[in-house]
Amino acid sequence: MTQIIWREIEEKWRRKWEEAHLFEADPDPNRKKCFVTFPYPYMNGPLHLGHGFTATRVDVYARFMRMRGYNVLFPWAWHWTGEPIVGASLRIKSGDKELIRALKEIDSVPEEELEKFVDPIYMANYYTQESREVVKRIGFSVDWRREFHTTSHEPAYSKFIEWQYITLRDMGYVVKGTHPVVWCPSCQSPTGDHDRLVGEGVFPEEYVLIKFIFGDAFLPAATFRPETIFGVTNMFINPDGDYVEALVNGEKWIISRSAAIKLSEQLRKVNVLREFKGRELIGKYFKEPISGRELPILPGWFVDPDSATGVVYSVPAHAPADWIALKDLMDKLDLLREFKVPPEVVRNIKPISLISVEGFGEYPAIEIVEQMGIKDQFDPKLEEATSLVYRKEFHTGVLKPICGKYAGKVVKDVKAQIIEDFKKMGIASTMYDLPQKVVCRCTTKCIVKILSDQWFLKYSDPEWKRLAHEAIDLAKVFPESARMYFHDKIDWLRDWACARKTGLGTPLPWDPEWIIETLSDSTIYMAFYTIAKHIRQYGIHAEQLTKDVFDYIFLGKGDLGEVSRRSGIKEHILKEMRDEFLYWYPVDLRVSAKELVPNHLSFFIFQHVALFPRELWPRAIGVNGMLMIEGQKMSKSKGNFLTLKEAINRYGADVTRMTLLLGAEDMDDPDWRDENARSIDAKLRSLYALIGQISGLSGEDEVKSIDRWLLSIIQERIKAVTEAIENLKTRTAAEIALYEIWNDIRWYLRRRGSPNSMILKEVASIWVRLLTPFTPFLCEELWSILGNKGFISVAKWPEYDESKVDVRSEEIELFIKSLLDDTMNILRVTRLSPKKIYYYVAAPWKWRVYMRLLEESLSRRLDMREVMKVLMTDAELRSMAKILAPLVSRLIEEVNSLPIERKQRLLKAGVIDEFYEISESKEFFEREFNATVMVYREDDPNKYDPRGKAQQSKPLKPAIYIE
RNA sequence: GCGGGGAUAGCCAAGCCAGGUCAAAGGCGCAGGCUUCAGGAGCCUGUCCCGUAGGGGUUCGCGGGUUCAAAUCCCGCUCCCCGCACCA
Repeated sequence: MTQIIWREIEEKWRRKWEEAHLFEADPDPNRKKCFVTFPYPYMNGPLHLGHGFTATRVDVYARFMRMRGYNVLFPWAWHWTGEPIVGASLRIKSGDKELIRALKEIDSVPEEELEKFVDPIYMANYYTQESREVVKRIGFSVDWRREFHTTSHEPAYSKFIEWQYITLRDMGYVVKGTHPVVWCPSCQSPTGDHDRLVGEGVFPEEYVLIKFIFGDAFLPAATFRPETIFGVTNMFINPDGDYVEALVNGEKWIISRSAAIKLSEQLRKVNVLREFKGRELIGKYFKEPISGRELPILPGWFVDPDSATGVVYSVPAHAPADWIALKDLMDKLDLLREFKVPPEVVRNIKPISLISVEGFGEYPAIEIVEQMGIKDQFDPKLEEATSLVYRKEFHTGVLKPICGKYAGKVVKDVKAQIIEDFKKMGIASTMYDLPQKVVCRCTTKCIVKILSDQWFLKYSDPEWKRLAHEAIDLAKVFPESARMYFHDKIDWLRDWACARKTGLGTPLPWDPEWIIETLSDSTIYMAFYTIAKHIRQYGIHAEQLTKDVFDYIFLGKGDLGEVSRRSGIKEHILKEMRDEFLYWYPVDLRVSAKELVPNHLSFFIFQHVALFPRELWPRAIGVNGMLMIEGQKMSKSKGNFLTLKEAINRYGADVTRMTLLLGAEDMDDPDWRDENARSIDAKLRSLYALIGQISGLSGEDEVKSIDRWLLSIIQERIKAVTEAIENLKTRTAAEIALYEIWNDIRWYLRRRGSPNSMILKEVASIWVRLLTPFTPFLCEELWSILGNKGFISVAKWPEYDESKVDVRSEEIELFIKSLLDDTMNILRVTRLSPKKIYYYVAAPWKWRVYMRLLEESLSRRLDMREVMKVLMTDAELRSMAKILAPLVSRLIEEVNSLPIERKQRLLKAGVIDEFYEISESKEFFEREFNATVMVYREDDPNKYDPRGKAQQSKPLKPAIYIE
């Protein structure tokens, strides 16, 4: 039964909205527009609660703005571009059990559908259909006439993307270049983090190769510390490693066999002349290229031929590993004999110190090895020692005189210069390699490949960055703290490889073997929404959407007649499209999760500033946290994946929306808890019952202070909810609209006994409208229960009415409430069951003092002496100076600690006739305490006051006596 | 490593930018009472410690400081989360 009610209500109103075409928005010059967007979801799976959270925030804003009279457009589309859909499809074809199980169990894909997923387009289509239904069910106020999906399977969209990229290339923002990637030699494609069995988060690092001279060949030794060349003492080669002599771009290099393969993937022409074991080199001498010193090659099994060139030079003064290796060799005479290396060659090697660094002496490497007690080459602490010395020397190390022109410089300041110089001198080169092992999902070990002929979006361009920064400065950013994040990411972005060889998408128009990559084809598509309607409505063919046409529509370029003639699209249609684009653009709000800031949202900014004039740049960006499920990050593998569909099935749309919204705002991560959803379900049911009761009320039309209080307080709520949504503080807004107002009404009903039905209905009408953006289906139902015609979705948003704000009534209510609390507190502490409760309200002169103090305290901090001086000017008060002093002293303390706003409110409320107010509320107090309540004035000579309590009374704090 | 966000009572979570109404909103949970034929419903009360008169004490990651006054401002420290590129 519980489920049925929500579903019935939701389906009913959804149908009515659709029949009325309520959310279809067309340009209307008489109304201000508001264009909100949600990043189209990727269709390799169903929508989940995370999508639901972000999109609900968009919908709340859309619904709010619509009720405020804006012409609101909230369109929707689907993202198909990229690898994963194709990848999943292939895995299904190959019978990937785990994936198939996940699709069946989590996505609830029926068996007969699953079979057809071997076609990626079928799969994308399936999820699109599914998701569209879910988007409708959750009540997003979408104009579906503008729906589309991406890729070449939506030719009109493809034409749009082609236009975008041709335009960007003409502007010089798309350029050709090279780029190192982690590469699987077997799959012949880049291996992204998600495609790896081993080595997540590992990316290519650039090594410097120092070309040591070895006869007519070079021994290119790999290092991150080229400056240490000044301290080289020898070289290490793995005697058992496979090495080659190869022509590398015409030079003879001696490197490991795998290095030869790697280099051939890094834009070098590699021709292997012969292969041999490393031991062949041991005991021979090479020449260091700067000063020509002759140095020995020694055996080192720690040298990994699979790492970089497999050639390592030794700097024992500064590299702990080198020092350890040398020390090892010194003791191993047999070994040296085997390689025919005279022991004195090793013994005579003296570390050469080239960096002075605070905290260490001549030979940091030797010191740290001793300090950390590192025993041999295989000690795991060796790595830590290496990185410690490296960091310390890099940041604070100063090069010694031995380093020639670099002497006296801090390492980190000259490193780049050294590399550049060495390259110029022809003694250094570079290569990429992976610092750790990476294995592709296909089980092949990955290498680094330099892709050539890559197309890049030139996000490194300083002028482009400057404009992007400017766009962020001009936009509203919710929350404000995300603004810095954007600036930071804009600075950090480098050129972006914007085309791929595989996956779905739109081919690069001038180089169609490349497909425009997924993040790059989704940056300005909001513009496409504005014309997607016309393309469908007028049956415009993709071929008609030429560059001229888009130039005209989006940039206002070209001659209308000419463009029309050439494209075959009628002039009035082109004009209409141009006008519609200009009407809706710019985007007024785009919202996404914070994980998209460094990529999608920044790209969105970059591309807008490149293509559109300032007045069409995005107006506001909202960023939110990532959804957690029961305190855990949502993931299919953890089994805590909740689809939006499943949530709606379980709780209904309104409960789902409200639960999501109450979860979090700003950049905090909302946490979906089943317990919360259930409690909100109960809350909304009881709201339904309460509004039903209110709608049936009649009679009682006297307007009391408590009625004015309710009307007043609801104004504050209107204001707070309105401001919160304006700033996308959706949690705050929902919290006030649901709970705070509820509490207000509860207090009102409790206080009022028999409510004023007119006023309560008025407030209910406001309340339901304030809730509409959050729980639209239920509110439509309540709206009609309250006797309204038409949709609440387009009803007028309640407006803050200052004339109804009644500070005095609010202060009176605070007074009553605190009297209630005080009395209750006494009863609790004394454990009395009261028969009679006596209140004694403060005498008029006390009030006079109080008001005077409040006034005085507006401008300064009160001080006893001054205050008394002021008060003594009052004749009546002067006569009672003795009793005055202790009261004033207490009041000063009280008043001084009041914030200025409160003081102003109290002054505005003025003297409150406490006797009257308590008498008015006598019934209420008697009901609450189940006792007789008597109220006296402090100065009433006939009062009943057996304990002499009356004199304790202070303004707003009557004395209390209970018996 | 670089960058961003955090740490508040049993839990979740406001407040901090603009210092005082803060023992600290709201929700959940828990306890007691009321209402109800019943109820994963509603209403009331309590939920840091002490208290037979509305009061007092000790709290807002840790340690200092500024101030008449600090959860809020300043300095230092510890810990946690998130992102880091060819991937949507």
